Amino acid sequence: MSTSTDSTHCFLEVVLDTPLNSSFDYRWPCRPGEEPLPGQLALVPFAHREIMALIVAVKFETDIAPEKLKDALAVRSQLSPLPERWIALARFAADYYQRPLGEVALPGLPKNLRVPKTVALDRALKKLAKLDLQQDATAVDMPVLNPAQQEAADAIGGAEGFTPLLLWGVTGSGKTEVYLQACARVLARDPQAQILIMVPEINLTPQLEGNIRARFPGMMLATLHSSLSEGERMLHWLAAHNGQARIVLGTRLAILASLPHLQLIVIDEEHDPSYKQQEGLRYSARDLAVWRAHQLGIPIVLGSATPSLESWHHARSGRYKRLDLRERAVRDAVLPKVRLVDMERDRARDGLTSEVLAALRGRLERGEQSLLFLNRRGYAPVISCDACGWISNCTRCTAFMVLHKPEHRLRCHHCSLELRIPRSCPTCGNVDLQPLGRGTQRVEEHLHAMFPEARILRIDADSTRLKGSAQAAFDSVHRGEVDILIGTQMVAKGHDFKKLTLVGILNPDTALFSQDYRASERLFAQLMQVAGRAGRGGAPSEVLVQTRYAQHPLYGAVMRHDYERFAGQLLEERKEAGLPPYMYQALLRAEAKELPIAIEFLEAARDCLPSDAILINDPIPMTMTRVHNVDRAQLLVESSSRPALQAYLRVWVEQLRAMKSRVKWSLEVDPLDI
DNA sequence: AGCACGCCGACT
DNA sequence: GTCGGCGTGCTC
Repeated sequence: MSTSTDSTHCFLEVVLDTPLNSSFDYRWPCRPGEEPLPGQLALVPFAHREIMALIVAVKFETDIAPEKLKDALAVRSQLSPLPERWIALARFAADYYQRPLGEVALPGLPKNLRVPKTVALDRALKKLAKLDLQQDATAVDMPVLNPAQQEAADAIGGAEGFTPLLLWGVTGSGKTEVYLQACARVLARDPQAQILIMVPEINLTPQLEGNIRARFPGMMLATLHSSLSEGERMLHWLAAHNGQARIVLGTRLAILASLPHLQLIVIDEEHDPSYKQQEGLRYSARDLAVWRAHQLGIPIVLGSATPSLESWHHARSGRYKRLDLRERAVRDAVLPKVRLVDMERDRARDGLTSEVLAALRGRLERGEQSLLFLNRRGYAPVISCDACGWISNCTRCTAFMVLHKPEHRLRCHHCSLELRIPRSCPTCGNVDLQPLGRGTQRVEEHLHAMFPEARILRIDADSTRLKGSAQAAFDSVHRGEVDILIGTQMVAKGHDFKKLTLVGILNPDTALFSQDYRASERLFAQLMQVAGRAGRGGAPSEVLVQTRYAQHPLYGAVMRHDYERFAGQLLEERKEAGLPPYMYQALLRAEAKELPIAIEFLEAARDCLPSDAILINDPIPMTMTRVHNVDRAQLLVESSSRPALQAYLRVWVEQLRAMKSRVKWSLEVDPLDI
C-alpha cells in the first residue's frame, strides 16, 4: 500500500525525541520546488501533544495508511538546515550507543528551538544579524614558545586531513599556549574556519575564555555549557550553527553543536571523567570528537599531563601521534617536590600529621599559601553509637548519611535525604554519638583550632552551592586573602595559584584498594593535577602525601612524576586481566523495587542471545545496590572486538525491547565504572 | 517517554 | 456521590 501525493503535498520523514526506534511520516502542503529540506525542524502533532521533529528525508510517497497520516504544523524555515554531516554524527552516536536517532539529535538542540513558539528563535536570529560586524580573527600578543611548544604548535597547525594528536605535557608546561597558537594558524589560513575547544568543566576554567578573547579581539567566541541561560544557549548555539562563531568553547555537550566549518578540535584534559555523560545517553564526548574529526578529515588534539590509558594505548600503537612537552613553560618554575609522609611513623591527629602541620606553620610564617586536598565533603562520613554499634545508614540507599555539622544535618549524598542530627541513638538511646572519619568541614574546624590567626577557606560542593560563590572563593584565593585552602577535587582543576607553595594530600589511600579497576588511574591523574597547583609562581614548592602505604608503586610514580612508566605498568595489568583498552564492554543495568526482580530480568537477558564471540557474565547487584528505594543490578558483556560487540548489541537490544518487561533497564556502551 | 483512558478506595 | 491512585496502550 502506498500513498502518493498530488503536486501540492510532500511527505516529511522525521525523528522525534521518544524511545520508539523508528521514524514517522507527516504530510506537508507545499508548492512544487518549495519542499522543506532534510535537516530542518518541523513542529508535528504526536499522540496527544505537539513536539519538535527533525526532518531526515523529504519524499513524495509513503507506506503509511492515509487515515493515519497527519499534517505537520510548521516548518522552521528561518533556520538553515542542520548539515548532513551533523545528522551523520547524531546517527553514528545513536547506533553506537544503541539509542533511537531522535533521542540523540533533538536533546542536542537548544530547548527554545523545540517549543511551539518561535519568538526566542526570531529574537536570537535578529540579534546575531546585527552583531555581524567585524570578523577579524587575527591574533595579537603571541608569546614566544619554547622549542617543544613550537614543535607541537607547528604539528597541529600544519596537520592536514584526519590527524589525532596526543599532546602530553605536565601541568604548567604551557599546553594552552600551544592550543592558542595552533588555533591562530588555522583561523588565519581559512577566513571561515571554526574551532571547537572542549574543557571538562567550564566554571573551573574561566581563565581560558579570557585568554582566547584577549588573543583574538575581533573574533566571535561562543561558549556552550550547562550553566548558560536558555537565551544565551540559543544565541551561542546559533552563532556556531551559522558560522559566525569562529571558536566554540564548551563542555562535553558542545560535541553535538552544529559547526559547519569545523577545522580543528581541541580536547583539554582529555583524560577527565566528566567527558563521559553519566545519565540519559551515556556518550563519551572525547570518543565522539575523534569520530567527528575522522568524519571531517581534520586534526584533533587530545591534551593531558596524564592521558587516559585508551589514548596512551593509541599513541603507543601509532594510531595517535604523540607531542611531548616535558618542561614547565614558566621560566625557573620547576616541578614541585613530592614527599610521602608515612602515617605508620607519623601518626595523624585529627587527620593531620605533625609533618604536614609543621609545613603549614612554615608557610604561614613566610606568608605563602597552602592547599589541603581531601576528597570527602561534610564533617564526617558517618556517625555511630559506641554502645550498640548503630551507624547512620540512609533508609533509602545502601550508603551512609554524612554528618554536616554547620547545618546540623545528616545528609545522604545519593538521594538528598536530610535529617536533623539525632540527639540520641535511635536504637538504644545512648546520647554519646560519635563522628567517624573526616571530611573537609572537620579538617577546617581542626585547622581553626590549630592556627587561630590563619585565614582558612573551604571550597567544596557544600560551600559553593550558591551561584557565583565558587568564583568568588577562587578570586579571594588569587588576591592572597587566604592562607590555607581546604577543598575536594573542585580545587584540583584549572586554577593557577601564584603564591601557593604547599599542597597536602590528606587521605588518598582509599582509592588504592578500590573494586573499581580505574581507581588507581584516576588517583594518579588527580594527584598529578593537584600537585600541579603548586610551584606555578616560580617559588620552590612541595607536595606532601599522607599515606599508610608508602611503598605502593603508585606513590613512587607520583614522586618521580613518572606517568610514562606508571601507564606502561597499568596497561600491562589491563592486558593480563582482559580489561579495557584491550577489551570492549557494555553494561546492562536493571532497576526494580526488589532486587530479585532486577536479577531475574538480567538472567533472561543473559540467556536470550548466546554467542561465541561475546563473553556474557552473570548478573550481579550493583555495589551500591539501593538508591532512593530502588534496587539495581547489572550484567556485563565483553568482547575483544569492537565490531563484534556492536553487532551483538544491535540484535540484543532489539530482543530486550521485544521482551516488553516492566523492569526499567538501560544499556551503557564503554562504561567507566563497573 | 508522555499522555489519555479506565476502573477501584477514602474524602469534602 | 467524586477526586485520584497508577495499570495499559498508543503515538505517522
